[in-house]
Amino acid sequence: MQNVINALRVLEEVAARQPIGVGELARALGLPKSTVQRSLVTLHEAGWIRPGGEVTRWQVTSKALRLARRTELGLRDAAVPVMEELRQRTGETIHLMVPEGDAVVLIERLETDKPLRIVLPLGTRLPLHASANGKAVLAHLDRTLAELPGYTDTTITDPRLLRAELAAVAERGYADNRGEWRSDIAAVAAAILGPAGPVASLSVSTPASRMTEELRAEYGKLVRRAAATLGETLG
Amino acid sequence: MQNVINALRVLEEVAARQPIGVGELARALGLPKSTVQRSLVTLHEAGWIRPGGEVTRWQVTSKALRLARRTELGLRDAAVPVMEELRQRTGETIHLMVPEGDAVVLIERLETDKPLRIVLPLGTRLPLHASANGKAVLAHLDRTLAELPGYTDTTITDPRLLRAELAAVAERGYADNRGEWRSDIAAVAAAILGPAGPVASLSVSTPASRMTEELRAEYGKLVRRAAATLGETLG
DNA sequence: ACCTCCGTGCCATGACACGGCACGGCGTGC
DNA sequence: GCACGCCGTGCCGTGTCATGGCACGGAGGT
Repeated sequence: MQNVINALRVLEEVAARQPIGVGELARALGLPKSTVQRSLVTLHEAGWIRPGGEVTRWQVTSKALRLARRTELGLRDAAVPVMEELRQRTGETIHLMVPEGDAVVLIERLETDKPLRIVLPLGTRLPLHASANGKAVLAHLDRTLAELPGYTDTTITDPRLLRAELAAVAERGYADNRGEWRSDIAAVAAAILGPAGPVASLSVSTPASRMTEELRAEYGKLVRRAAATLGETLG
Repeated sequence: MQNVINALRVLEEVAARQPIGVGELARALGLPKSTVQRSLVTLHEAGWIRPGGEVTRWQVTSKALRLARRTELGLRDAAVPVMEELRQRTGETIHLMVPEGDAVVLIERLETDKPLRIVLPLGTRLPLHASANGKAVLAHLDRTLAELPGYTDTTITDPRLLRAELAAVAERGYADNRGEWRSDIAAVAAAILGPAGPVASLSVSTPASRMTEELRAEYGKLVRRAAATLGETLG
């Protein structure tokens, strides 16, 4: 179904560069203008894009947002109050992430008030083995570990060492990150467990310069309790 | 491009009922199993859905979320801090909505702590003529008013009366809603103006029972200032 | 007046979507 | 044990419709 692939590529390109017209899209995608034009008309009929600004420019509608929101099945709604309490107690940025394939995806965040802060776009994907959220999730999965790319000099790239780390995470109830993805970012995270394993995870992220060992332990306990509360709420 | 339409319908149905299999989808959509099967494989290739839970069940990925987020061009990121301050000052639920066609769409919200609260799902569409956010936006547009369906006994259904109301809104700098969409919901809202007109709006929503005339005026001033701040931030 | 780039529409060709059907696997009822 | 129903999957002949090159009219720019 090549045309579906094309249409979806067009949709993504519109989202990335809106408002945009037929010609520029065709050039960016390397497709004939006619093909792009037909895709645009079809996407419009289906309600995914709309003319915007000038008549011949296109933008995506809120259809994608509604669809994305339906997929979370109330996870976000249940999580936000817990996240707010966690931010109040820590004063730091709180992230809610869900596992997807070989990564964790940022679904929601509450930022710290402090001027120096971590800001990741929603939808950001982080590696399982080099993020606090990823390790919190991994500790509750039984997955073969291979291909562990390094990002900084503290990234754990040896599967045996990672196994040991994950055992410690499971024991402790929360995972931490010591600059393993970006050297100046530290975090602690705990998995939210459903009946069939981890469904998401919560984390407290700070600049490495603010994360002392005492804070790490304190935030660890807080995030562990918050994740447990949320797990019970979800049933 | 019937197959694109079909594939997008399949995608929406998967989002609505995930995790779900081929047969049930085909029945729900009234399409042949083969057609649905092909659409699923294609959507999977394109990275929009993934097998989930059982091997033959499907879920949507975070692709839709990333796409939806890119469409807001940082509006949400700029708005959330302003919304937080607004909630702190009012103690009530704050909504961020954007105009789309003949409706306003809920993009982001911060809820009140109070037990009695308004909860609308993200992506909710409200009518332009019967919501505070809609009227705030309409007051800055020059649109022909027709077809004004009534929702409650306070809904303004007469175009002439609505014209007068919108003039008052433009004068005052904020719009209000006196149970015009749901009789037990009240709100005040102000438009966020870009170079080419309203791009979004902010509102404070409360149960009708809490919204006195004094509060309405106070919240109106606050939301008007917050919207102006945000408009300047966005340039 | 000329040129370029825009968005749009037409059309012959042939690729491929359609959908009926069959198959193997699994759980259930008899 | 056997028959049945439903599951997901894969095959294939038919004919629909996506393809993409091309032409047209309009808007700017030079």
